Amino acid sequence: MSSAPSAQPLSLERLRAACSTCGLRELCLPVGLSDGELDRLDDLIHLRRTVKKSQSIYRSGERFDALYAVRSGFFKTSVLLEDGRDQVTGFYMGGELIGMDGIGTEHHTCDAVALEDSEVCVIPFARLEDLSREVHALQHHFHKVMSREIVRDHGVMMLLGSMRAEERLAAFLVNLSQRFTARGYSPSEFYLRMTREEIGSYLGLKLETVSRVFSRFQDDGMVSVQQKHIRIIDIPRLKQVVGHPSC
Amino acid sequence: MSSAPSAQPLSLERLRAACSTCGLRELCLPVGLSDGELDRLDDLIHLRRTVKKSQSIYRSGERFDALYAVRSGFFKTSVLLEDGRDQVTGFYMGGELIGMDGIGTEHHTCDAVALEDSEVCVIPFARLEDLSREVHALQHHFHKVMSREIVRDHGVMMLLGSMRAEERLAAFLVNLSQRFTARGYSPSEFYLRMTREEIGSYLGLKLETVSRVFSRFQDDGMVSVQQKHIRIIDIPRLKQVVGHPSC
DNA sequence: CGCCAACTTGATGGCTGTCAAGTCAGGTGG
DNA sequence: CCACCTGACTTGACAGCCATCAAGTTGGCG
Repeated sequence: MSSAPSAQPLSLERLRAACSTCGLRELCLPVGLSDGELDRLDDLIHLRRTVKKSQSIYRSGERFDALYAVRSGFFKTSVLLEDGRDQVTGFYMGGELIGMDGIGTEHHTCDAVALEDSEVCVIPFARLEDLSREVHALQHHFHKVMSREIVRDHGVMMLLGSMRAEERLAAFLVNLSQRFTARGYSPSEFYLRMTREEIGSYLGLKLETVSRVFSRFQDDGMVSVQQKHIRIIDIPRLKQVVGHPSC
Repeated sequence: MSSAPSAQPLSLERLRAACSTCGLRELCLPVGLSDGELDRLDDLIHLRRTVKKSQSIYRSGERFDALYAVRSGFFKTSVLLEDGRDQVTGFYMGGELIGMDGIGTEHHTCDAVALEDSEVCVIPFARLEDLSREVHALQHHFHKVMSREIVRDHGVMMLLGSMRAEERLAAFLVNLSQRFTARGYSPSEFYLRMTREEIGSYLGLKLETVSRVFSRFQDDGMVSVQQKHIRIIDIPRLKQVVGHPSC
């Protein structure tokens, strides 16, 4: 099951995945590495995998042995409760790392699903640990990435635990805007890759509520919403909404 | 501010903090280390710090340079929003690690406050990274600890995002029970170290709601509640509540 | 013994969930 | 090319869970 000889299973492609030539390297794992160190990371990450829309990289319960860096596309991760309810725990775009949930138990604890046709770089975890014992900068940066994931989760907990619907959606949009900006896209105009239901699941709201709040934001002239096409008209005001209980 | 010469500031005591003789070592950082490796960890963790009730180990914004292992006592971590609202992001007991939020930015992003008189072992992070480049088992276990923190946060997100008040409190009690059990205490009888307000903040509920749900559980004969003294009478039923939307 | 924080309990209201109907956009097949 | 179909979204009406406000109770501590 793990050591396929030559025939490749679906959606697994032997593409050279060189970090050294990747446009996302300043956002991804190679941050802070010298050229020589980068070459060593290239030796490790030599596999790319394409994931079609609605396919998964991994499912909850599967054995963990690699992390995945988003090279292109968009992903969600979600956990399932036995009664069918599920909770989206994160959205991931280019340069972000998926799969760290699996390290602790050596099995994945959530599903990672592509929201559009995407590509990920496969990072065999055992080899990453090997290399990061030799390359200090890699070790340190990897720790930072994991730590930031924890801090990000705390932000979501704050959002879920003590914000109202409008604040949640405003915080969500501001966050997306910042992440698109860091990737060279427009801070104010983008397409949502996820459905209202997925946004709602992430924010602890029902899809109808998400839709209603979008409409309210539009009526207030803060954003323009046309299905999945979002244009943020007044970012400062949106940021202001986040810190203000109601009015 | 960081390099106090000989005079010790309050609540900082030069106590030998040997992992090798610590009763919590099977739950804490030394898991999986050989005797020789344990000695090397002892060299690193040679400082213990007492923290009185309601004092903090660190506050949000302070520079990060160490992790803290709970040796005795009980802690909460919480993040603050500018408007004063705060969110408890976690409770920590013996053998658990606090402070990983600070690695990413080299500054702490939350407050870590003692809920009773407590003691922590100070783990200088730079030296932990040094040692874990040499001791594979330490490196791997540390990664597992961080990963589990992420998984734990996902659990809380699930709880906050898609559970009702009764389910949240039931999940909270079951979780506490399991952690007490792992430490050799009774699974069914314990004292809560936190107030109703802190429980509520963690669970995304108001303190009145927490109190009401406790009363309901008591009326149903599932737990016996006397202020902070909790006795769980029917653990299976409590677990059942977690997966069931209402009835 | 008295004070105060923490907790409990009741009454009321509002935010968001639920149910339902309708609209929109994109894709398929005739 | 256009009708049709389906999934995603929007909007309305109503209800329920939990927040809010308020008053009392308990227990610990000086």
